[in-house]
Amino acid sequence: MASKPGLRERNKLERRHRLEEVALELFERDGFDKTTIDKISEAAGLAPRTFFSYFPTKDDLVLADYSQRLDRILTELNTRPVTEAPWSSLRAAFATVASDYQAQRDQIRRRFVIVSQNPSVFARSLQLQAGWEQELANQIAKRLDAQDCELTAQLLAAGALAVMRSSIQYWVSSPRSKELPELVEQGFDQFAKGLAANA
Amino acid sequence: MASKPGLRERNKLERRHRLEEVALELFERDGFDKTTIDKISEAAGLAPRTFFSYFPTKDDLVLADYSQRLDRILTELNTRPVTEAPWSSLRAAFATVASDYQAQRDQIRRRFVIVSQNPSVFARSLQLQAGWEQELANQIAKRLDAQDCELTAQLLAAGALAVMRSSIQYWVSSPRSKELPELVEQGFDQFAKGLAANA
DNA sequence: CGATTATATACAGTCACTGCATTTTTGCAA
DNA sequence: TTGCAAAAATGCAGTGACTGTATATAATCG
Repeated sequence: MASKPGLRERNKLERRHRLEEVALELFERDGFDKTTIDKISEAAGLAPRTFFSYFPTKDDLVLADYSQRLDRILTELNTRPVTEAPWSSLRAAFATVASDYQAQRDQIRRRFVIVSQNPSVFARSLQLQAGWEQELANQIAKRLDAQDCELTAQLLAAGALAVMRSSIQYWVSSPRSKELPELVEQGFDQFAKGLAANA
Repeated sequence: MASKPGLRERNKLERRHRLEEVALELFERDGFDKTTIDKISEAAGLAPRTFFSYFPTKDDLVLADYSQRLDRILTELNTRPVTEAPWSSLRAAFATVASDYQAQRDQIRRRFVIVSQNPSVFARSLQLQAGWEQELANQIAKRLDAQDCELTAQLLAAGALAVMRSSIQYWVSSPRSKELPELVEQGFDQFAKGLAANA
């Protein structure tokens, strides 16, 4: 019956999701620090040792789908014509991700609360973002292909991520915020026009 | 003989510095991970438990003087007239810090190598920077005082830090880089003119 | 010098995470 | 269906960062 993806693989995915769900509930109920790996594994019906073949660290339970975002951005970036201005390409790429976030608002918010309340998880999320920045910068550098573009590419990537990060934070924590795509768009506009133009 | 600052305080400072120096040497010689707190404390002539009354974590040994930078930036920011455009104030504030860095180039580079080679230290440095961003954003928000300035302030702070971070990285890792203040100035200019203007 | 207080230290413990050896489960073929 | 090899789960024994607490030492002050 098991169609293409064998039983093995399906089991793996199912357990991974179970770990994630169970962990999030425990984190919310008892707090991140008071929830040990032992408790999580037990609640998920697995041996403690097994946890680490699913997630490298406890932090990564909260940031599980983080890496997908980068892939999405990079993919989207590659669909843009090479002739387009880099900042416009970035804007377009981030717009799609912003829509993704907006669509999963509750799920995102849930994780965001845990991330922002827990220093080590927060630090890890920044670290992941730094990795994105690097990959983004590399992609952009290819498009610029002039000399001296290395630092410029880095600045563009850092700027884009700064917009995204600030917007998300505002979006999640301000009860009556605009929708995320709009915030991101505005942010990109402000950076496009130039930060000198601010009030 | 002990002038104003009592013997107690002087001892504390001296031990703190000794821990820092000794640790950096061990990190460079044996690697960060292979250098345990026990080894560091022993090399500094202290009991292992004592280490933690000087530094909260092992990571912080490398990032000891990080927090001073923020104070410097904030102080400098406060000397700027309130009427000045926020981005100009930021540029001025960061310019002075860039000079500080340039003056301590070797020391900075030494630490930077360790930071960039060690994920947990790197993550911690980003976490500290996020704290700065928040404080910077608060300061700027006070100056903007209009409604809806919250997100704008955050964007400005994030932008400034992005310039600083990218510039430092480039400055440290590119052998024939311009001097840091010049890089930072250029970065601020690019953001001021607008990122849409890039090649 | 004695009393007070800050600081250093010793001891015992928790918990994330790792390496390794062993057992169980799954996929596949005879 | 059964037997076999690969993959995955588990158990065990560690390491090392970090914490709470109780005690010893050293600095400050009268």
